[in-house]
Amino acid sequence: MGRPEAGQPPDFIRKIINEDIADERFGGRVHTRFPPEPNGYLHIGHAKAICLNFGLAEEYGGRCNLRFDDTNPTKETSEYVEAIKADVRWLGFAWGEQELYASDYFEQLYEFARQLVKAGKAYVDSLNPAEVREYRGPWNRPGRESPYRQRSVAENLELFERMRAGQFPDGAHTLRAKIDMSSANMNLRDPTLYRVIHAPHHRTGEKWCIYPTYDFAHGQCDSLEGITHSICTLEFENHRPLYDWLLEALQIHHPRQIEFARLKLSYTVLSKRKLIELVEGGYVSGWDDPRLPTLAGLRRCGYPPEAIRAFCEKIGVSKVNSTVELALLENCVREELNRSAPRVMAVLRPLRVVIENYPEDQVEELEAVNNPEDPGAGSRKLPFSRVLYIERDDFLEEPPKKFYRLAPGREVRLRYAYFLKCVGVVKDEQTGDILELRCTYDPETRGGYAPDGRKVKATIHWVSARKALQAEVRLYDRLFRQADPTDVPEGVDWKSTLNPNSLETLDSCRLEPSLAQARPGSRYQFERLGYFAVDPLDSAPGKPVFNRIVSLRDSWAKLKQAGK
RNA sequence: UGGGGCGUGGUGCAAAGGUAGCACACCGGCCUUUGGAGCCGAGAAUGGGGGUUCGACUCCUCCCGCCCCAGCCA
Repeated sequence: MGRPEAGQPPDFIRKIINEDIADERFGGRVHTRFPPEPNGYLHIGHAKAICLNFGLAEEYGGRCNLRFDDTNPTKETSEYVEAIKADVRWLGFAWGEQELYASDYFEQLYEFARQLVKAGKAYVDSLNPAEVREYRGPWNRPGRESPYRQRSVAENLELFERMRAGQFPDGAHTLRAKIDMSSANMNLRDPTLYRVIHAPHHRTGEKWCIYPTYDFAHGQCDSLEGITHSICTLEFENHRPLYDWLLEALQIHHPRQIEFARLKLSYTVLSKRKLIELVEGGYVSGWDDPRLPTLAGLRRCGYPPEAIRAFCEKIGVSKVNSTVELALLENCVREELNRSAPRVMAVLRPLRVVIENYPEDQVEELEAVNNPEDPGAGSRKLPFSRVLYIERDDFLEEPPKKFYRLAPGREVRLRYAYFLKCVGVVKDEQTGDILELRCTYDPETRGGYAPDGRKVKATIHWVSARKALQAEVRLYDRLFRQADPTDVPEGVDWKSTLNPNSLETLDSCRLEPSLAQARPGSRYQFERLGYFAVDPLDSAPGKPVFNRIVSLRDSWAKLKQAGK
């Protein structure tokens, strides 16, 4: 029980559930929910919660509801609802026949509130927000009771009804639970249950002008849906006594709340506020900017959902506030794509190569393996001709000791093609820039094998100039320069840690011709470079634009770095 | 300052009185028609002090540090 197939030890949540099942606490049932507020886009931190809740339901043969927490009409829109649904679906989860909304329960919630009033456990307060704060008091001193706290049940009932009827302006009255103004837990100092908000709601329209607070709605919605395990983040631990109190006062089904630490990821930000700041401030192109940790951004960039799910499995779940290294996410992506992505040849920064001893008009087709990790992926033909493009980085006029790619007089292998030797360098007389390489090839090495057993230190990628597809490729890098973008001196804007080089657009890349047919969203490994995906928005038929998802591990780059 | 929560290698997660383990990262080696992948290996941790015990990450106690709470946000 508790992901036996994962071969992982159960985390603290699964241990609790295992105990509950053993104790028949909920008749052996497991019913979770993912309760987003439709006021923003989902990010990879939400993915952790989604994978947890839906994953639990799958493992234990239970169910997981998708319920939108839409209790604040001033912030929520159906546009966000649709975006969230798309993200959850993309991750690979289904929530059954219908999606649920807290607003579905407004009438029931109102009735619950009336019950509390009748029981003398809630009252209509008429203090303004500043006064409420004043009466609530500080942590280390008890608060004071509102002068309206002793209103009669009849008066409370009438006032509450009139609040609903729209007879009061915003903020004039609230409904508060009557608990304990001297509690050490601030959440029990008569928390607000209802407030007046004259604003249209994305689903209920003009029907209501009073709305339940999250604290009043959330627990009761879970109860109404028969949720057994209400999994939420650490900051709600302080609220649990309030939720317990409400459920107890109402005498209704009492789910078990379990709190876990939300995800933090290095080199990025996951707070809704900061994400909005980046989007609205124009620091990125939108919610789906491939540099953003939003699910929309990751999807657009080309991240496979399987990799995100694997990541969520690997990070585990606990109550410790912690930051996961971006490298782990990248590792999950590489692991998934190494298995599944077809390999292709692409030259990002082309350097022209002329093979002097290769016949002018000859074109050959050479066999290339599609994925060495997957024999079933088959192979394809690559056109080869006299003029080629290779990567500029693969040639150095004066190679340092550990560099074993192409250099004057040196021989390397062109992947799946021939051995190639550099016999000359053509430069711009003015600038000294290298314009092209003059080379010779060995016809005996077709396919890349030397019959004489001669060895070569490097194999490099290439694209036939004549048949190449020219394309734009976007190189994305981490959005911030430091692991914790918010770690800035007092008074310094955290956005000053943005990485100015997080996007590099290359527009004269040369790709093997088969890529003209690449479908939007499809993922490839550009051999020796990294994993890339066809941008779903900016690509046109026959004219793909590629986004770099993640680079390949690059031990040469590491060496170079270390040498400096 | 009151309440709640949390401290295990660089990072994340295990070990519920019995040899502190796994993954990522890092370092070294092997292999290689991707300087990829794969394989092998090394280094590296229980916040601190007392106590209980044959034995403590685990139990007790004191201390230290970090996070959350004074919205009519969620």
